Amino acid sequence: MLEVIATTDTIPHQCVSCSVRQTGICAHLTPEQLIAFAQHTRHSHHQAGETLASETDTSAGYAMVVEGVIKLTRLLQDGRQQLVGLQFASDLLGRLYSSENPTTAEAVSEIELCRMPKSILESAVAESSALKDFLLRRSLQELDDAREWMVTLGRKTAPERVASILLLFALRNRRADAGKDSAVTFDLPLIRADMADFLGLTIETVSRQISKLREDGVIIVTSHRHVVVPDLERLRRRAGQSELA
Amino acid sequence: MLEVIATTDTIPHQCVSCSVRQTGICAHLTPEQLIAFAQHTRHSHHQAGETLASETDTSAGYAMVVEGVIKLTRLLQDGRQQLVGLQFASDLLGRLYSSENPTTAEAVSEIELCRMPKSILESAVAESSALKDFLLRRSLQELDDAREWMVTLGRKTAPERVASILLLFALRNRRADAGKDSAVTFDLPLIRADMADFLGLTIETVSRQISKLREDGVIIVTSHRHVVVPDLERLRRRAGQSELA
DNA sequence: ACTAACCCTTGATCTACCTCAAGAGCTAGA
DNA sequence: TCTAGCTCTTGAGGTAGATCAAGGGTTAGT
Repeated sequence: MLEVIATTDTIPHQCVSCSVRQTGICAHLTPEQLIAFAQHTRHSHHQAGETLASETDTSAGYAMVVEGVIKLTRLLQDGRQQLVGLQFASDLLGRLYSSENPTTAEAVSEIELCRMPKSILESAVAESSALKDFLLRRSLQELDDAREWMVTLGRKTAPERVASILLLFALRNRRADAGKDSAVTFDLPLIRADMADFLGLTIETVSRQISKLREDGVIIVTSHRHVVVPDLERLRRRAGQSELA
Repeated sequence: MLEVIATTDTIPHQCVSCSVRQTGICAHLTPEQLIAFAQHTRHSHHQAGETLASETDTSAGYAMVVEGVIKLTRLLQDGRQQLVGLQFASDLLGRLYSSENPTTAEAVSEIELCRMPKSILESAVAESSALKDFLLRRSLQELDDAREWMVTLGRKTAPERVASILLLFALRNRRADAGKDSAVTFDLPLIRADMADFLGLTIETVSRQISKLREDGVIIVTSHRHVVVPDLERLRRRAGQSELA
């Protein structure tokens, strides 16, 4: 009981059991800042497929992803679409310092968000050097990821692109997995159409290349979404890794 | 005269005439910080084509671009190359917070750099919230640019890609140019091979598409590098602009 | 269990861009 | 002015991936 009293003294009750309190922006606020912050946040739940406040919507605030996967996409007038990023738990949704950003955020799975008004986050960032630091590190990482993807989009063949996205998901799930860097198991967070939009290919080409990898024993696919990679190094070779990575 | 005395009191002599003092990181340091900072910086000059400390080189420090254009590229093992970014005057060279970054920086024109040791910039960033803020804004902008480029690489046709890069340069030079958003004149900072590496195309395709735009009167090209765009809107339409941009 | 609505796969054909090849500007140095 | 070395252009033909088309799996609701 004492322990509960102690924590509720310093941590807002709605944050105590939050799964991303230690990894998202909240980890970089002082207890006082967190208490003030939490008075203006509100959790919301969303179904897969829902559009989460297109980032052009200036009235909307920011949101932290508490659970689920979100895709960021851009459109050309004629409907061609490019996936430009994925957001996972603890990532921040919304473009800081800019009210116009031609990006759409859409739920790929069921989503739990922690929403906050623009002004609240912006003043927290203005006050907290630690928070700014965290956001700077995150955005530099996102920039690295985006540039790595530019190599994939600009210079890799279709077989290499598909291997690259599988490798991306495999590496993301490696730690969750049991042991060595030999075998990895995971569920694809994206359907073929989204993978195609990520890779700059068509659905058919993605499907054909997955079939090829399956025939060659590089991956084992069950029920379209569940994937086993018996040998990560083999997949990595198929992805035509960049020279210094 | 009074004004000159006042500035030399507070600004290090080597910085007084620096062309990027008002726009680069130095604009966000206090006079005292700038004085301390300047004691550890050194200018260096480089020829076009020179490789400027591959960013994997952990011993190297950071550098600010004072003059010229630099291309950031990534390589695949077999030599395929992708241009992932361009750096202009006042941009910072070097990946903050990470010693390994598989990116190569190469001078595209004659270059003037202001070099500094890693530790000096890092402690300045740690101390200065204004500097961190500046770097955060810049990296968010670079992220936006990279994602815009992902759309070009993943979903645009060759004619649209070439129009897109011309539009990019045209918009960058618009303010330098005289007046309205009608006619713009500029020199291409990149040769065809670099444009191809930026666009994920071959040299021949870039050349053919430039010829096509020339034949159609969208651009006027003299001596391979000098370009006139009589009607920006027309070029923009050729670039297949993204929906909300 | 059955049905509807998605997903995904596979095949046949087409085409945008690549590859290979030749030659024509430019630029710079002797 | 001439030459050497880039850089750029243009043409002919080949190919990776797109498009068009059909059918098979998977999942969820009744």
